[in-house]
Amino acid sequence: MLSQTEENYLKVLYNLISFRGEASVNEISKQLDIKMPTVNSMMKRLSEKGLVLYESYKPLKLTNEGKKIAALIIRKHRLTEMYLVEKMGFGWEKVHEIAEQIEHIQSEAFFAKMDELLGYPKVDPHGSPIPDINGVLRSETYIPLKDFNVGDKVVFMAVLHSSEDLLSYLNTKKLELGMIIAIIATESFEESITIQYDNNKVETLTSKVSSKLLVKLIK
Amino acid sequence: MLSQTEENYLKVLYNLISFRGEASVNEISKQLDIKMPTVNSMMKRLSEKGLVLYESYKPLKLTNEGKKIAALIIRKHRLTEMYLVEKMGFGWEKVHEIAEQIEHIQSEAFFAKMDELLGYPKVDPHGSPIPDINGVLRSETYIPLKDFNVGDKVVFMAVLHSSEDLLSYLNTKKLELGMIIAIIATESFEESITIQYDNNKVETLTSKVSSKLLVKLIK
DNA sequence: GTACAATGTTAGACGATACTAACAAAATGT
DNA sequence: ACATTTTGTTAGTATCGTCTAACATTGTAC
Repeated sequence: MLSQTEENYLKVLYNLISFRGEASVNEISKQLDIKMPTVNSMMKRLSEKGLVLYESYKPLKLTNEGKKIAALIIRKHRLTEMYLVEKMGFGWEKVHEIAEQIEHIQSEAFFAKMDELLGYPKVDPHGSPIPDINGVLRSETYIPLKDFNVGDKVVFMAVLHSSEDLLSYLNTKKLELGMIIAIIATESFEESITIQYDNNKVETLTSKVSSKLLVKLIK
Repeated sequence: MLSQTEENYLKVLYNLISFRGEASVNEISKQLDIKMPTVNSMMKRLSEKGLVLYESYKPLKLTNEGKKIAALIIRKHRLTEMYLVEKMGFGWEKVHEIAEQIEHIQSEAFFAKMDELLGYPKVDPHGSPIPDINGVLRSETYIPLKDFNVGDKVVFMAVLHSSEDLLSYLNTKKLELGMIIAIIATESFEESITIQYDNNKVETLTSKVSSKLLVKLIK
C-alpha cells in the first residue's frame, strides 16, 4: 500500500507524462512545491517499488504498474469531483481541493457506490475523462479553442488545467460545457478570440483563456 | 493544524474520558494498538500544544480546547456515517471504516454540505449523538437493555461501541433503532434476556449483546 | 509490608519525508 | 568551444511517528 505522499508523486508524474510525453525531477518539484533533492529520492524509492523507471539524468517514466496505479488515483479524484457537483451541489470551481483529499480514501466500496449513484460517468465536471476500474483511459482528443478560425463552429468539451480562478471566470460568462461556440473574430497580435454562444452571448477571450478551453469542431 | 495521527489520539482520548471519566496511557495504547512509549511521547506533544493535561503517573485529561477539537472530529465522523447510510445507501455496519478516514478531510464546506443535505441530524446511524458545530454534545443518557426487568417496555435508542459483527448480528435479527422492545424473560445465571419486538419477534440475547443495546424506558 | 504485577517513563534507534549545501552534468548563448 | 545557467545528484540534517530495551513508579496479593 502506498502512502498519500507516494500517491501524489505518482499522480503528478502521470499527468506530466500524459501531457508532455515525459517528466523531469524539476517539473515535479515545481508542481508539488517540493525541493528537487526530495523529489529525486522519492523517484528512487518509487523505482525500487517498481512503479517508476529512473536513470540518472534521464527523463522519468512510469512502469505499467505505476501507470495503472496513477490512473486509478485519478479515477478516484474525478469520480469524487463528479459526485460533489452532481450529488452534493458544489460548483465545479470548488471541488478540486476536496477531491484532492478524498482521492486517498482506501475503500473500493465507497468509490464503487459513487460510480453507481452517478450512473457510471465517463467524464468529470471539467470534461476530463474518468479512467475505468482497470485504469484504462479512453479519451477523445480535443483541441484548444485558440487554434480555430473565424467561421468555425465548435462544442465546448473540457477545461484544461482547470484552476478555481479560471472556472469562476467562466461562471461569470455563463460559458458551460456542451455549449456550441461560433468564432466570430480573431485578433492575431494580442491573440484574442471573439466568440458567440448560448443565445447570442458575445465575448472576447484572451489566449490565456482560449488556450485552456478544449473544443471539438462541428463538421 | 493537527496531523491525522494527532487527531486520532485526541479522538480516542475524548472517547475514553467521556466513558470512564479519565484515560491512561495504557488504555490509549490498547485502543490504537500503539506501544505505550509512543503514546507517552505523543501525550507530551499534545500537552505542549495545549490540548492535553499531562503529569507524570497521573491520569490524562483534555484541555477545553482539546475537548472541542476532539468533539469536532467526532462530529465529522458521525455526520459522515449518517451521510453514508442515508444518502449513499450503505448498511449501518459498513460505514465506520470509511468514516474513520473521511473524518480527517479538511473542508468546512464539505461537512457543512453533508449536514445541510441530511437536515441537520442529531444522531448518527448507531444512535450516537452528533456534536454541534461548536463541539457541544447534547446527549440523553440511555441505559443498557440488560439492566431492565421482565415486564418493562423500552425503546431501542443506540448501540454502544458498535462493531461490524454486532451490527450484522442485529441485522439478522431485524432489530432496529426506534423499535419498542418488551422484556419477557431474564435468566440470571447465564445473564440472558428474552425480548419481544416488531410484531411479535422473540429473541433471547446474551449479556454480551444486551449490554451494548442502549434503551430508554417507556413510562 | 514486602514481593510481584501492572503501568508509566526514559533512552536510543529507525523509516518516511522533508530540508540545505555542495557538487556534477547537461543545456544554452554567444 | 567555452562560460554560464539550468537541472540533477549526493551528503548530511531535522521532524514525525513508530519501535525495543531498560528502568521507575504505582497498585495488588498475600
